[in-house]
This record gives sequence, structure tokens and C-alpha cells, in this order.
Amino acid sequence: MRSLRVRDALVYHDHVLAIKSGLALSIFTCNQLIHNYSNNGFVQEARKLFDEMHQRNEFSWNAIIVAYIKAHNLTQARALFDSASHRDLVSYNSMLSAYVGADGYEAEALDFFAAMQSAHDSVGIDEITLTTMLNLTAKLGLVYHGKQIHSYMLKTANDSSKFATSSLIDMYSKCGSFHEACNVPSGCDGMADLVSKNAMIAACCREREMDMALNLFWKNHELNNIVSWNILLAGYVQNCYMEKALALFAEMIENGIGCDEHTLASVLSACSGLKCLKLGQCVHAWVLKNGCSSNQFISTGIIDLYCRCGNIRYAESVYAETVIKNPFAVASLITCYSSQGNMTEAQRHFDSLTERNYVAWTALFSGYVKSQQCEAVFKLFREYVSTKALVPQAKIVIHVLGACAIQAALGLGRQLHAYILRMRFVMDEKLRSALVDMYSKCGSIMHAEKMFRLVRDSNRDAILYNIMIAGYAHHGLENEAIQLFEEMSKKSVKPDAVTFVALLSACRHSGLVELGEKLFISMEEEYNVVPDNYHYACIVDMYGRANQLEKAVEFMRKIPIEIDATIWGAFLSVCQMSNNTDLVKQAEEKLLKIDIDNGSRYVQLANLYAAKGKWDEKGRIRKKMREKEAKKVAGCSWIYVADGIHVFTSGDTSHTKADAIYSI
DNA sequence: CTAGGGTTAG
Repeated sequence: MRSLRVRDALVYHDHVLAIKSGLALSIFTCNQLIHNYSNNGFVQEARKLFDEMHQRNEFSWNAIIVAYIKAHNLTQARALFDSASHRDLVSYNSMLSAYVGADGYEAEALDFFAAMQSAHDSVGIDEITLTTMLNLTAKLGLVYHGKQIHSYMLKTANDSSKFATSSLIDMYSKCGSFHEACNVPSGCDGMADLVSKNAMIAACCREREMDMALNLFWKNHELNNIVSWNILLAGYVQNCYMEKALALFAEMIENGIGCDEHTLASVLSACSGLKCLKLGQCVHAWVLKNGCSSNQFISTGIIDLYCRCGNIRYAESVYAETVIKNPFAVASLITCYSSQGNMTEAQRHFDSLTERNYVAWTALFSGYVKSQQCEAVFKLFREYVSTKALVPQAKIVIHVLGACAIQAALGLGRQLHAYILRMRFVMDEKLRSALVDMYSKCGSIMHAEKMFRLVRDSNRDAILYNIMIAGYAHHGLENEAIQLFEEMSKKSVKPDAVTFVALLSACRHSGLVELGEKLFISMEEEYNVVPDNYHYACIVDMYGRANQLEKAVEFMRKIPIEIDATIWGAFLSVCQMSNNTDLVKQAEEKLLKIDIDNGSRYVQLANLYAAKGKWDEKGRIRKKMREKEAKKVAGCSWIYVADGIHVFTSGDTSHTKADAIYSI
């Protein structure tokens, strides 16, 4: 309705102007009309008027070029630019900023900038050109090029306007050079203009320096606008201070700052992070009332909120109503279905996307890995690699390596390693860690170690150490595991809960009771790591394997946390060592109360009674298991043969070639 | 005298 009225007004305006000026519109008037049409989204009308003009000047050409740029038609804009009879620096700058602002036109932007410097029109470049180029280097994260432009700006005295200052701060910050951003003259004190101050607050938030951001924010706070508040709000959300974000939002409302679409997008993220459905729904209602649901950040935020709060039906119904099927929203849905193990729906959503971006791909890969559907991961990866339009992403390769680790698919893992080298991926710690883990879990501890040693000392983080220590532990190399732990401590890399699970399980498998006890005590006292159920279970199991029932019982009594199925399970295997039926009964009762659906527990119990020759007890447990319809997944082996994967369980005769296999 | 291009937040 509103667009129609604007159109009528423009046409009417057109007539009035024509009559007033004796039917022949001046160039000036036509140029203004082209702008009016363009600003209201009527690019065709603008073009019609442009075509009808008898005379045109630079302003006319620029107006029509900008009209196409605003309509996101860069091809047409460029065609007009190339054919223009009048061109000036403004035409060039308009075209350049269009390329910089659009996604996927980075190369065109660079070429265009180069052409500007050698153009035969010789329009040259000015401060606007340079700030636009700063924007591009910021987008690409190329601090080296950003510095070159900065130097050029210094040389040509184009470095001190408020536009230059804010762009420089923004560029250095987005390129990861926070220090340089702080050193931009009159930028860091927040006393320059408001945009520069806001850019600086954003830089602090990016650097996770929230105290610094707050200091800046409250300096001359009466000058702050809604952008300043939104930056701080987004800063809290991105640094996971969700409660603080909501408190700031409340303050915004109290102070009459109001809120806009940026505000609401951040508030929705905070609600998702806190799984705060109530407030999130209030925002949803507000959005519906005020008609800003067409904003993609907002609709994605609402879908994400319902997904994270586990309400996938609402998420689906909101998604069904969105006009533009945003890949980010779909990624959220995929993640939600994946977490429920519903990969059919996850895949369906993925298939529905016409434009699959890297977020959607990553979500699907992650889902298949989490639900341990490794064959699906490998199949998806083949599809991904053959999609020529995609730039290969390290994050996705990391997921596929994870699937190799689960499946112990060493051959595939090695192929991936070769692929990584061939594609010249940057070997960062995450990629290297994934490779170490893959080699270790595929049984090739030697290659895992080799990869680990390739990481420079200073780049070895706790995660990498954990992977390698766990690798040694699984391969029965407890001395190497301990040694690496000592190296870790020496390099003052802080061990965490995962480190100690790996270490304690090395101790329990190799019967190093004293060392296990020592490590267990030191983890809390020296390293400030609070033991959780896995650590307690390790120690209980360690005593059990070492045949030290009394110590295990005593240890069980002292456990300060609620004893869960993991710990009772460990205790049950300790009972296997003793003849104390009372203890078994006790453990059984507790265990079945906690872990009623887990078939493994029933089987463990039944086997325990069977081993003691108590067949009636065994029968009783098996009957209970049938009553509860608890199922245990059978352990299995598998082998890759040329045409695919073959899975076997104990005593399995279901394979089509079972007779031949057994005879061999 | 009056026109067009560049900066900060999700």
C-alpha cells in the first residue's frame, strides 16, 4: 500500500514539475527525479526518465548508475558506467564502493582500484576512494594492504578527517591489529567524533576488552547514540555475557534510547544463549506487532531461539513464514535436528536450500559426525568436494577427520591428510589437532606423534596435549603420557578436566595405583581442576582392576558429588572381583534406579551374576531388561573391502557370504 | 545559493 502511494506521489510530482517548467524539464530536475525514483526502489521508472532526457551531464549518469547499484544490479551499473559519455571521480567512487560492498566482488574491486590509478580519464583518487579501499582491506583482513593505504593517506594528508579516522580504526581492528587501532590519532581517547568513538568501542569488544569498551562508552556518554548502545550490547553477546546484555537492554529502554532491529537481533541472541524462552517470546511478539520480521537477522534469531529452547515446531512454523530462506536459519534447524539425532529432517532441510553456504554444510557435517553416521559423512564429503563453486574449508575437513577417527578409517584419514597438503590449507592448531587425533584413534600412534612434534612448542595448547596424552594412554604407553603431562606443566599450559581423565585412565589400565592416587590429589590441590564423575569412576575402576576392593568401597563413601551411572558402573565391575553379594545388590539397586533405560547396565549385571554361577539372579535381570524394553547395541567389528564396508558382530551369520567368511 | 560517492552495530 505504502509503495503505491509513493509511486502516485512521484508521478504527480512529475506532472507538476513538467507544467511548472513549461513541459521541458531541466537536467537538474530530471536528475533529482531519477534520485527520487531510485530511493523509492523504482529503478525502471528512473531508467525511463533517463532514456527520455535530451541532454545529460555527469550528475545524470551518476544518478542512474547509483540507481542500479541500489537495486543490486552491478552488471547493469557497470555497463552504464562503461558507456557513459560523462564520467568523473564520483562515478568511479560509486562503482568502487558497490564492488566493495557486494559479496564476491572483491577481485573486481581490486581491479577497479588499479584501473582508477591508470585511467585515461585521469580522474585520480581522493579521500573517499581511500576510505572505501580501507573498507575492502578490513573485509579481507589484509592488514599489510591496509597499512599501505594508511601510508598513502598520510603522504597525501588524507588521514585526519572523521571519515578517515573511523575507517582506520575499523580497518586495523577487523584485521586483528588492536594495538594499531588504538594508535590512530584522536581515535583512542574517544574524543573525536561519535562514529570514531563507536568504532573504537567496537574494536574493544572484538578484542574482548569489555572494561575498556565500557570506559569509552561512559566517557561523554550524553553524546552516545543508539549505535553506541547496540555496539556494547552486541559486544556483551559475542563475549557470552548474556545476563549483562539483557541488563543493558533494560537500561536502554529505561533511558529512553529505544530499540531498533540491531538491538532486537542481539537481545534474541542473548535469549537463545540463556535458553530464555519467555523473554524471547516477548521479543517475537514485539517483532510481529512492529512488522520487522522481514529482517533476516531477526527472523534467523527467532528461529534460532526456538531451536535452542528445543521447540522445533515453533521454529519450523516461523521458518515456513519467512519469504527468503536464509541459509543461517536453515543451519540452525539442521543443528537442532542433528542434536536430536534426526538426520533425515536435517538432510531434508539441507536439500531444500538452493544456495548452500558454508554454514549449512558445516551444520550438516557436524550433525552426521555427532550422530556417528560416518559413512554419511564420507558420502557428503565426496559431494562437497565435487561442488566446484565452493572454496574448501578447513572446518569441514576437521569434521571428516573426526568421522575417520570414530570409524578407525586410516586409509581415508591419510587421503584427507594428502588433500589438506594438496589444497595448501593453513595448518593451524585446530587442523593439526584433528590430524593428531585421527592418526591416534586409527591406531597409528607413530604418525600422531610425528604430527604432534611438528607443532611448535609455543603453539601447543591444552587441547593438543590432551589429544596426544589420551592417544598414548589408549596405546598403553603410560610413561609417554606422563612424560608429556610433565612437559605440559613445564611449558605452563594449564591442564584441564580432560587431561586428567586421560592420565587417570592411563593409570587404571596399567595398574599404576600410587601414581593415580597422586595425580587425583594433585588435580584439585595443585591445578585447581575439580574432579567430576569421570574422574571418580576412573579411580574406582583403578582400584577394582588392582583388586583393592576395600579401597574402592572407602573411596566410594567419600565421593562428595551425587554418584551417577558412570561411577556405579565402575563400582559394579569392582564387585566382579569380590564375592560380596551384598555390595552387588546395593550397586544394582542404585544403578537401575538411575540408568533405567540403558541396556548395557542390565547386560553388565546379568554377566556378573552369571560369572558367579547365580543363574536365577541372571534370569531375573534378563527378565527385567525385557520388561523395560531396554536394548544394548552389540559391539561389532568392521572391515573396508573395495566395494564398501562390512560389519560383523559376535556369532553373526547374517552376511550374504557368511559361509565363505567362516570357512576362511 | 541548491545535486552525486566514503565511516560505526547484528
